[in-house]
Amino acid sequence: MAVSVKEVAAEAGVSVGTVSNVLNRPQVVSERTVDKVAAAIEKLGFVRNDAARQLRAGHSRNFGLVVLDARNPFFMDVTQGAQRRALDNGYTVLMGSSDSSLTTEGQLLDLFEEQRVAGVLISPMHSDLSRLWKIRDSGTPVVLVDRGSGDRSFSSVSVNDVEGGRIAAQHLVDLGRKRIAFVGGPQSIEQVQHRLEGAQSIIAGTADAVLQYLPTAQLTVLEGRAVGERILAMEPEQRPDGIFAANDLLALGILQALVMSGSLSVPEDIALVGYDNIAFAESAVVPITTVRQPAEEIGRTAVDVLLREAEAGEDAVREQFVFTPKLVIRESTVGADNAS
Amino acid sequence: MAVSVKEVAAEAGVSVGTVSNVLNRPQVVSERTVDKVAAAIEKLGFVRNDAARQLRAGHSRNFGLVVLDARNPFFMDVTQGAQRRALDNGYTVLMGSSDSSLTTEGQLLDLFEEQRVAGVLISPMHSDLSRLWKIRDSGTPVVLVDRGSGDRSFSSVSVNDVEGGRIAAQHLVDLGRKRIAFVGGPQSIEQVQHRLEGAQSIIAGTADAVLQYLPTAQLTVLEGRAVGERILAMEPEQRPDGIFAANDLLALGILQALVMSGSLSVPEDIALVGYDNIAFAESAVVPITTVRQPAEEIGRTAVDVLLREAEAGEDAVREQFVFTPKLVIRESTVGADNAS
DNA sequence: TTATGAAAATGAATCGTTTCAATCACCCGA
DNA sequence: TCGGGTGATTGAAACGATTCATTTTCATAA
Repeated sequence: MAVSVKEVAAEAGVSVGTVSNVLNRPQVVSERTVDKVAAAIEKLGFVRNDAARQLRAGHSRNFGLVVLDARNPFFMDVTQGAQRRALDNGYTVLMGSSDSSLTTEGQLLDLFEEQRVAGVLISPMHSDLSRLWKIRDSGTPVVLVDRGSGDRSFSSVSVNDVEGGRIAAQHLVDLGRKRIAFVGGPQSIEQVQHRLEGAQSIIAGTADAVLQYLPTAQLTVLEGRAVGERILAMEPEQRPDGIFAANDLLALGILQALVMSGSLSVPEDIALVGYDNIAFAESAVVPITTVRQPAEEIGRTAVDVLLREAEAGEDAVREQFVFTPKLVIRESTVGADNAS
Repeated sequence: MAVSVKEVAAEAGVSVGTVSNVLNRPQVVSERTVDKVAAAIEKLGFVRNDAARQLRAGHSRNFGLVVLDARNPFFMDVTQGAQRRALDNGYTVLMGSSDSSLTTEGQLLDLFEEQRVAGVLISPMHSDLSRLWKIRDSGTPVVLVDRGSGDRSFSSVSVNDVEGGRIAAQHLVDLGRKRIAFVGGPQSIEQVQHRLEGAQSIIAGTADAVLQYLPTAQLTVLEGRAVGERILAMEPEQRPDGIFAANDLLALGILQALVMSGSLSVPEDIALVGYDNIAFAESAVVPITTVRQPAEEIGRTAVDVLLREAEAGEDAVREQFVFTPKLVIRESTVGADNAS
């Protein structure tokens, strides 16, 4: 059914080698022949078989990208940035979501290995990078996304999460909040861990401020809503007056629960800070103060690094990019009244 | 660098054919041999080369999915549903976003053809399906997603958009709104066109109700905000008192502009209805009334249909699934006061 | 002991593209 | 007219997994 170079060659009255040359290095082929072959391709509707091409090349022109949660707009933005930059260099990006599951993460990596991707971009779950070591040893470059590589053994493009945690906590403290809650989890996700650490460091250095940790199983709106319910059910004297959520989805969920109840108001009773600055944080019931990460730029940069590593091969230099997060202040901490 | 079946065969002391059998039909191989081969695979870290496998098979085990906008949570949900169902059947889904550009849509289809995908799922831009005909003629099944196939020449999984438009407009009319605005575009997107038609049919049948069309170039939050500005700038007497936005992103943007201005309130001055029921519609400044589409189910069903077509080959039966949309009423039309 | 058949294992051919050493065509200067 | 050189073209080998017709092995019945 499918047309192959062989048939194109027959139609154009040339050899298969020539057809291949027309496809890949037209400058070495005479103009007349290029035209003949182009006509044959057009006539027969020939489409290159990428599998055969890859087989010969030994690897594909796809990068594999593993994100923690495809439904989180933050990761969609990262993906978008990566996709575009890759496309500009003749590569495509296969995106998979690990959904914070180690098993799924492994399956995706299996898949990418079978597909012989030209490189792996991954926002890994935890600190055991042995699987990634193996992949790189087999010749496939790996770049960590949204997560630093402690020992610099991998290239990475990340944001300083500890600093992000500090910024958020400091902001709450500056507003005079004393009973701060950190919402997020699982702790096995390093980003969450670091944001918590940052917050802890600020609270520890602040007189009579206390930090309580409200763990969640995932970083979703639904989990956020559940935490909101839990907060509503607390005794007033132990209820937090400032909440730092590990991402905007959680913050959105918490906000929803609080607002729907009608008994607690944001930011008067509870000030709320999120993380990521997804587009929807701005259009929330109460626009959410958040810590901005340059999502698209992270994606773009990660692909750039990967391209360089792929280019360099064996003796590639590891690069560490660390962006600095920025606080975006909105009504969920400062209130519309105070703001204007 | 990479280990091939040949080396595994040597290590295990068997032939390559046997290794392949162990991989694909272990039941025809003696248990002892299976163990030997498994040990060799483990020892050498062998990973199947999918390109070679595909080359032989003539097609891959990937489906290609083209959505209109990867950043729209609605399509992410569709993708998620498709991804999961595909994975359960041993397939994977390559997702690409056409970003409402015909050129990009074409590029993605080129890519999918080169990759010899086992099937195409597409939310096509316009009604010229000739490209899709060609793809199907070459033996690759095609299923339209979120869009019916007028003449039933393609299988499709969609939602009745005309009905959705009717529901939304009827709701606004029932609330006593007379000057209705439809926001959305480009009209080349059939879904938008149909929703508009539905709204028109209701308005046409309602005494002294008028419909004005506010076109947009895309269905994004940003465009929505621009429309919001435009509405704010209108003379009060020609300003709409009810808005039907072609999707929730637009609605969110419009809402943002109106609320930020502080001069017009929702729903008192303007009632607002969106479309899709994305998760963020519920957590908006004013929770948005919207028309729900069963996103994940659409994705799942589409893959089911594709699997059946792929199975059946030539003489596949075309299937048309049309879901019925449902109105989800929230404060953007009914107001918190009236609601409780 | 030998014949018989089932089970297991083999290995060559195949998929479609790319690469590269070898060949061919052609022009120019001697 | 011939040799040398350049540019264009050729065709066979290679990539790695799968398939299938063939061969080998082995247990059992005669």
